[in-house]
Amino acid sequence: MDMTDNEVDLIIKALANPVRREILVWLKHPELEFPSSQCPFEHGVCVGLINERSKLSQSTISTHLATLQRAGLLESRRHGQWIYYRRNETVISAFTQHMQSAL
Amino acid sequence: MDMTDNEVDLIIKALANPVRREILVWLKHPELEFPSSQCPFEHGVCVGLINERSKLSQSTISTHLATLQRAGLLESRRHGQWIYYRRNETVISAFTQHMQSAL
DNA sequence: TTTATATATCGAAATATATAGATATGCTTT
DNA sequence: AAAGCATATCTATATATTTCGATATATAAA
Repeated sequence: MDMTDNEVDLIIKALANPVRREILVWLKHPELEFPSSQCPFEHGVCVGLINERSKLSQSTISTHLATLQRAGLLESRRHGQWIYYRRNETVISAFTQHMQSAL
Repeated sequence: MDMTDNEVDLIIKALANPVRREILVWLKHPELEFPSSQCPFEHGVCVGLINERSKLSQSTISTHLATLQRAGLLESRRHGQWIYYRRNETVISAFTQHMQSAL
């Protein structure tokens, strides 16, 4: 799978922020990173949990999640009242492979 | 070779700019990218050539090169009047491998 | 249908980044 | 020593990003 310059640009800019990188890493192993939660993680992690862990405001985290999603690194699903975010592993590994060969 | 959070942060921020990414790619194959030049490329490409190709001001390019160098992605050597920049392949591939495993 | 909860969006302030022109520094040539 | 060329640094301005509080929206519960 190859990527356009614009897709690469969005992804790198999304990654150029330590909070967003941290979120991506947390979502790699939700069971370990959010042990307090009762929710199953099939569909990802809801915003509230990520927000709690971050110590930033709700609106700030929501903005960061939107940035990661626009870049394609995360995807979201509403389930009732909650919106669950999870990594898009296809895009993530397409990106790391692109960097390997194109950089 | 593993990298600290701070090193990763400097590198990703350096890459989060299309001009700097372009410079890095140009320096991958100097003979092809700077065919007009008489200079040998063992030690890299001098600032003037990169500047010409970029269509940005000399000071802007110098700043971008300094950013890439601080991140460790480029290294420089003065040779007489000129300063030659070249890729630091060790750091570049340490970074892409880090991304592969840590992201 | 009101109230509560979860998340997104808006508007503003603070901070960071990109760019350029002017000037400084370091070689080289005369 | 002076003049010229290559590059870096300084200063200012324009633009982008980060963050927050306030408000809007969507679902759920009473």
